[in-house]
Amino acid sequence: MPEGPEVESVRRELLQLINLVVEKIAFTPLSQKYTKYQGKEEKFSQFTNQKLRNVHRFNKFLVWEFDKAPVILNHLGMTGSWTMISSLEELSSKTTHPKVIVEMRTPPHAIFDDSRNFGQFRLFSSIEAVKQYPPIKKVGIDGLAEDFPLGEFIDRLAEQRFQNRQIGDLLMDPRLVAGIGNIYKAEILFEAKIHPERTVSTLSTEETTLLGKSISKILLKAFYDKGSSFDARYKLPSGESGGAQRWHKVYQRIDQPCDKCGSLIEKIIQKNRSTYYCPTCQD
DNA sequence: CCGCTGGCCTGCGAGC
DNA sequence: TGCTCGCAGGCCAGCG
Repeated sequence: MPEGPEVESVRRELLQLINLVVEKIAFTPLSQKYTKYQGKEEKFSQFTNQKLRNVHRFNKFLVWEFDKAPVILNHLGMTGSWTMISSLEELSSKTTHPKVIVEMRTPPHAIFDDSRNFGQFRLFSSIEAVKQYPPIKKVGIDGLAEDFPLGEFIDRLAEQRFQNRQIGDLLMDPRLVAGIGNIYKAEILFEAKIHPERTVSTLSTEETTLLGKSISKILLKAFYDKGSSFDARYKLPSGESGGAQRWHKVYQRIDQPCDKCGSLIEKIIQKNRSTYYCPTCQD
C-alpha cells in the first residue's frame, strides 16, 4: 500500500536506471484486458532509443523524464510495484500481474506489476505541464521534506477551508500535506495523541505543533525503514521488503493492547476508511 | 470553487 | 473442505 515513504523508497531504487537507453516500453497481454491500457503501446513507442534522465516524485506520483518530451506520469495505485530484473526471462518468476515492461538496451529492465489495476500511466508534454495537473498543482507541503516546514504547516492548518474538517480525514488530503495514506494517518495521530474525529478548529496550539512534528517524524521514520510491507505485497524494485510495519502502534491492531497504556486499540470507519486509534491515549 | 459518494479492481481471510 | 462475501485503500469522475 504505497504511501509517500513507499513511493519515495521505490523512486530511490529506480534511479539506478538513469542513463540507460530504452529499447522498448511494452504492454503485456494481461494489460490489454483493461481499456486504460489499450492503444498505449503505440503512444509509448516514441520512448524507444530515449535515455532515462530522471525519476521525480510529486506527492505519490512518479514522473519518468527522458532526453526528449513527453514525460510519463505513473501512479502505483494500491498494488502497483516496480521490479528490476536482469533478464526478461525472469519476468514470469518475479511477477504475478505484469502490465508494463520497460526494456532497456542493457539490463536491468523494469516491470510494472499491478494485481488490482489501480495504477496509472499518463503522458504529459513536460515536467512543467505535470505541475499544472490539478492533483499535483494543489499539493501542499511535502510531508517527507528533510526539513519539515513546521511554521508553514501551522499556518496552512489555520486556513478557514480546513476548520470544519475532521483531522483523520484531513491528514489524507494532499492539499494540506502530501504523502500521508491510511496507515501513517493513524500512526501520526497516535504519535500526536489526537483522536481522529477531532475537528480542526478545536485543536490547541500545542496540539497542532505536536501534529506537525509527528507527521515529519512518522513519515521519515517509515522512509528510513523503506516503507511498510506487513501484507508482503509492497516490495521494492530490488525485491527487498520494507520494515516499517514492525513499529506500527495502531494500524491493523484492533483489540490488541496499546503499547503505552494497555487499552485495546479500536477501529472506526471515517469517510469510508478504517481508522485505528487508542481510545485512552488519543482524545 | 468545494466536499462527498461511488466506481475502479482482485486477493485474501473470516465465517458458514 | 469449499463456497460466499466483505474488506482492503490509492485516485478521480460526477454530482449537488
